[in-house]
Amino acid sequence: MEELLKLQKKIIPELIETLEKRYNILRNIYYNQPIGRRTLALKMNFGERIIRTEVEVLKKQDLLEIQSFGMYVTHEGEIIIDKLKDYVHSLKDLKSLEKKLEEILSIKKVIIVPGHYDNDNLIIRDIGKTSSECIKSILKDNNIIGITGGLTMAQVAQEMPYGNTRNNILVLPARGGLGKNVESQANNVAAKLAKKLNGSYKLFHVPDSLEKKALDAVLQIPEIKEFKSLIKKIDILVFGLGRADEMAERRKLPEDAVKRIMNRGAVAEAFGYYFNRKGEKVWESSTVGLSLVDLNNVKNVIGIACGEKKAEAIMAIASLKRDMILIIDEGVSRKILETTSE
Amino acid sequence: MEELLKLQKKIIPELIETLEKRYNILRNIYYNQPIGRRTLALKMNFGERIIRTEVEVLKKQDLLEIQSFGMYVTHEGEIIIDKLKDYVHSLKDLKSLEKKLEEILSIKKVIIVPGHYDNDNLIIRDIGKTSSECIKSILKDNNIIGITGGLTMAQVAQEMPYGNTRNNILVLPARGGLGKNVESQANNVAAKLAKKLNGSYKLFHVPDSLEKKALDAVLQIPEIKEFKSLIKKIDILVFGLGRADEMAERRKLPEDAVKRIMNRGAVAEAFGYYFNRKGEKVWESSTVGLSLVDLNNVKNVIGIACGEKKAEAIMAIASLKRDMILIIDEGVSRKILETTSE
DNA sequence: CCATATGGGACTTATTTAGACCCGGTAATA
DNA sequence: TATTACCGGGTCTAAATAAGTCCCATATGG
Repeated sequence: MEELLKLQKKIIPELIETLEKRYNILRNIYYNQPIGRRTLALKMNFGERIIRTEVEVLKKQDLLEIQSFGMYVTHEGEIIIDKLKDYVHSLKDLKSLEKKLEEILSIKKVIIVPGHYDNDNLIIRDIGKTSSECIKSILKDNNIIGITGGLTMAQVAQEMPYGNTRNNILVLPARGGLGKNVESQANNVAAKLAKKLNGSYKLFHVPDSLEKKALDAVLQIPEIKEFKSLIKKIDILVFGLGRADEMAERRKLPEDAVKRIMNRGAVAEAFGYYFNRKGEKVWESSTVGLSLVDLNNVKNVIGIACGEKKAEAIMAIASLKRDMILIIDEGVSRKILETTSE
Repeated sequence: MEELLKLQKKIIPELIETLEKRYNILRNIYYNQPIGRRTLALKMNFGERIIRTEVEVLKKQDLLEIQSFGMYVTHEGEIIIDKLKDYVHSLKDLKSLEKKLEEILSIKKVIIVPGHYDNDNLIIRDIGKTSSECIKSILKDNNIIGITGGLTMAQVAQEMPYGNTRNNILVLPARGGLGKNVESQANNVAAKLAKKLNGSYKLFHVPDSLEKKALDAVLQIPEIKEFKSLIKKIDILVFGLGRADEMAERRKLPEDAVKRIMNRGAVAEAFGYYFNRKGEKVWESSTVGLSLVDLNNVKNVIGIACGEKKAEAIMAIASLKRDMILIIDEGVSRKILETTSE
């Protein structure tokens, strides 16, 4: 199959572009149906007319239908979307891109999801789906999963299919809650994921940023102690990867703390730690949860991120744990390649 | 792979057209190189400009080079041509077309060579190559091959690669010489094929149309008798398939004989016999060679034809021997489908 | 040296594609 | 009930692309 694609690319170089364009349009309709031309054009940053011509082709191919209330994907179209997803990866030769990044970042495995998150926010769904498949593939009976919060993690739980084959799965939030959106708090994500996996979960009701005294006190609570010991047994850690500046702001840290963190060259954040470009810890949230020492003992670490602006953060985190699996979108992966080759 | 092609065809319907166009241009350049734009345009029945644009693409892809003395295909281009050949068959879904024709014609096997002979005479080369591969695939040690004359058969011998793995092959002309072109006479074809197969051959010096008396006399010659007995042992018969009217004319039969043949509804000719639409013999050349009775005893019969005008003849001959292999071009195969579905 | 075929350039004309509207309908909403 | 926002479809115009046509300097082979 790979060979056929190479042949086609040679003799019809414009193929990939067209295919991707149509695929994206079809996908966008599917995820937003029913939707009209103009709204779609606006959402995809295309001209109205260009949407129109492409839609006409897709309609003629019976991949979508047009009615007075909008366009929607036919059953055949759904199948095409699903199957095409697997091929788009090959078509774009993302496998070789993955290999390159694994080398550059000195990381065990990089999984690239086709598409540019910055242009198409729907990509986060694919990232969620791919991540959930990745988790399922390494999940074993009696495993403990640790997961952080964030929109991306919420999406991972969202896309995880029901009906699991593994028994006795326990899901823990890797750290306390965060952010305004209840849905994307680590607790909720963990609960949702556990439900999907037909497993159990434990919640973790400790605010993110505590004063030292309070923290020490909290650590004495038996339940928290038990939690800490459970966290040390995590088999699979799934975490979202953030920019230091954004996370500091989102956590609503005091202004002077933010300044201090940034002055120390922080670029990346993950499970409460802030790192500089070299992946060195420059700050640590005073909270209860997974520690850097614990991290080293986790067998399966899966870092997930999307968006070009995360490039620097990804590069920093990569040096943190060499045998991690990194799941990112195509856009940021190309960005990383670009910045490192300069 | 089949699935990928289906997907692509669904979402990029224009793909096949473009691919075929470029492939054909590349092929035509290859077979005529070095060649110029205008000559090629003339040969392919395209506008000069259209050739130009396509050639520009192919050049950009390093599939061909352009120099002052003309265009020629690069090494990479050659590889592409060769590999693409296999895919074009799948791309056009000729396999299902073959199956359909096998049903319609009630024949064991139909092999369709992509392309339209009437538009592109180079197709005869592909037919030759495909046929030679077919022959090689069923050829065994000590086999006797019978082959008729004609341009197509000459091409079969031409495209047969040197260096055979089988031993002690004998090639016989299925009948006497025919036509003005020495190259394409059955004798020469047999000799050439034998050489390619590293085997031996026997020639057959009897004119095509003899009077009855002369014929009887000839049949008494020991060499001819031996020949007749050898012909009965043919393992593989390869024959070209012709229109009755054309063959009668080419054989320079007397006018009244032609009239009589045609009046009896003759539409097809093969190895000296003329058949009506139902495949019934309506005339027989008075010559020495393979008989209809002999035909029934041949294990492997390969009929080869190309060009839309052969459609009727092919349909007639098909009913002659159900377990034959038919090798035809895409053009005539679609024509047959068309006429039978009316 | 000449006849012929070559690619490249340049111009005009067709064709396709994209942009920018408007229109009548519809469905939810105020 | 009036309104508003969005829907597909129609249509005109501008832009871009593709195609047709001719010319020219040149290389090649007789």
